[in-house]
Amino acid sequence: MPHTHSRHGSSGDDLCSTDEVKIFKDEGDREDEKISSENLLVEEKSSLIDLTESEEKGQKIARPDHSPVFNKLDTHAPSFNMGYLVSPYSYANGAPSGLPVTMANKIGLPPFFCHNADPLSTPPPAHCGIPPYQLDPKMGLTRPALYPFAGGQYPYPMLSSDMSQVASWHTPSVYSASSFRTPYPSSLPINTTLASLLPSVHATSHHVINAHAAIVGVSSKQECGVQDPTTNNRYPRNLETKNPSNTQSNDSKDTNDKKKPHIKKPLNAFMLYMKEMRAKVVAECTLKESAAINQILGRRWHELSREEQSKYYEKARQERQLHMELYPGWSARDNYGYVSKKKKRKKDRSTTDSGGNNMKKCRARFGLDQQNQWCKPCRRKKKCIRYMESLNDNGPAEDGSVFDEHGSDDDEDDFDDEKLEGSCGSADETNKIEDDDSESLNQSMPSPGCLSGLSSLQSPSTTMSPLNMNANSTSNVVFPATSNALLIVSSDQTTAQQRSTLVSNSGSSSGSTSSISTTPNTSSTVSPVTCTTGPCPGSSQERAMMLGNRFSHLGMGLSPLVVSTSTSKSEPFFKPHPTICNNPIFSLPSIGNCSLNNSIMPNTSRNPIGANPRDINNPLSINQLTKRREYQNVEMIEASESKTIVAHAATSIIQHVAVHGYHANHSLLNSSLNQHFHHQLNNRTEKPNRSEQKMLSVSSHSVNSSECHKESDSQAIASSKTSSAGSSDNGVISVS
DNA sequence: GGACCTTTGAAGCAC
DNA sequence: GTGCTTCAAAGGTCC
Repeated sequence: MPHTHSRHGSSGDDLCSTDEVKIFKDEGDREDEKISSENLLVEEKSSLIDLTESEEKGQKIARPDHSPVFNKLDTHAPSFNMGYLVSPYSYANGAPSGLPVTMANKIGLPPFFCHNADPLSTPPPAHCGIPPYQLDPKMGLTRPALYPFAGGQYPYPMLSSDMSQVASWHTPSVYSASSFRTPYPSSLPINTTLASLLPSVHATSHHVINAHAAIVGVSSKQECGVQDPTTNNRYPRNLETKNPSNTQSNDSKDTNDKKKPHIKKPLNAFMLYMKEMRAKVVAECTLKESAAINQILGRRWHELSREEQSKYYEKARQERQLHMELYPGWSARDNYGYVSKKKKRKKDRSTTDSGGNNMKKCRARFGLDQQNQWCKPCRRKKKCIRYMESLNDNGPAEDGSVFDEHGSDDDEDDFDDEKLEGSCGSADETNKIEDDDSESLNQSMPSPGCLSGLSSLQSPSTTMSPLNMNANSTSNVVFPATSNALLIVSSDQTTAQQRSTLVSNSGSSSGSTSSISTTPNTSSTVSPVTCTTGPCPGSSQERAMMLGNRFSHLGMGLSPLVVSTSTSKSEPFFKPHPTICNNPIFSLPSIGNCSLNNSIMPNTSRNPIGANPRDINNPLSINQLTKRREYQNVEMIEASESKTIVAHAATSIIQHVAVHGYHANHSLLNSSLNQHFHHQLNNRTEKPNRSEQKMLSVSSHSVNSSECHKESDSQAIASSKTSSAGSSDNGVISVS
């Protein structure tokens, strides 16, 4: 309605937008405009034929073709509207053999039901009386009753051709027509006509009006509890009784006054996708926790091709269109504050926000010396604040420029949170793990009351993070800013062959790291769904991750597992250095082929799988964990920066250059550093200067695997020190 | 019992 | 125009 039309003006821009979402949406908007105009015409004409329709429908209703759907599916029907309205039953035999695959797609069946020649892709004929959506193993049977508006309350509009299609696929999926049977008094021309037009897939003897799931009682959840298993309607009986014969206007108004139906928002593309895919993911991952599943789905969503997504955008567009048609006066604003939880949420969030602000305010107001006057959240995060303060002083800007520099654009908006997250287990804690960890544990365990965002941060997970972060930062030498850093670890600790592979991968392009991580900055890429590319390679990975490999995301372990599954099934892409495997510091359960002794992971046992969404070990926290990991790596690099290591790194590079010569376009020195390195290395080859070595801290860190080598792997250090070209390889590769 | 978690997208609102 | 907020689904978890 208004908003929709108002959006039309921006369609042009949307088309130019790089956001494919908008593109899809825009296309839909234009069609919506067309549909709207068509509907107006149809509505006018419908009034002229209502009586005839109502009479005819009584005779024809038994016909199973439910034309609008199938008519619409019949290739082209430009004049469909009128022709349909006059003669809604276009099928000659009136008995479509079954729902086309496209229909199956549209009715919300999971992909494995819809694609290709799967027998299930062809739902039973409508006359069987089995709603196609029942095919859905999970959602189908539980699918709520759709848009159960009372008979005259939200009459189906005269559907245009497009809308007919919408209704056709919508009916089974969202606008269930299973149980709401309205007599449609002749006094309601539109309704009667609509009733005949409605794709009563169930081919009951009565007209079936689609009850839109968007309408919920005052309490949707309560209504949901009344779901009728026989009809798949979430709001079956009560509304059904509401629909009786004289449904009309007077009742609707009274009903609205007495009990305002809650008209839910139409599902967007992603929601539709989730509805379809949830069951599949649940089956694959044996997960039931929606939050975790949603994470997977969210990543899969991004992995979908443009075309695949466009399907859902189109569906969503149609959803909105139909919703708009059904509830012309409805606005998303109407649902604001629905369930009264708005107030609480708002309160919580205001608390959260105030807490977040207070963290700054407290620090600003009371200063670090008077933390006892800080509010609770601030006290909890005092280290974070402290660290961030020092961090800001040291370089990594609050704006996340460090990450941006490496192309981390997706999570820029999260960086603020990440800062806090990462800082919770950050560098300064490295040197006082026990103290801080325990403290953090004590403080963060009672996450309730915490900000939603911070709650997870402060969840037990965070308490673990120091240790894990130690492992991360020290072991993987992952430079956080870029996924290439993942290669650093590998390059440093793999065989020459593997190293070459890594080099080639890293040298190919920045995107080459996608083999390990689809996107550089989003930890999510590393996470389970990363390997979903392909038939469903990720399922096992996801499952594995969900079932206990979560630690792999906490640091070095993240890429190895993913890589091993995604790139090479036979041989892991990443082989951790024995030092890492044997070093208790690296307290990850498994790294590639390296099976770490779980005994050195004191915290792993305390995290039942998927038990608590707030638990860091829970896959729900993958993003945050990985983000934190990345950030923590930065912190660790900053914090553990040692001149000795730096010097060694610089020496390694210099030696490499000295031995192999320096090439301006050396693949190991990418463009961003070329110029700088060129200048620096020229100077260093002549006279290495340690004072400048800090500039190479990044690579040096990689070379030395940070504190791991420094503190517990003297052998590695020795080898790297003694090695000339070899060590330089390590270092230089890490640079790339 | 209800809020939270988690995801993306749409819509509304404030500035 | 931009940024923030709310809500949509889902079900386990927590208070």
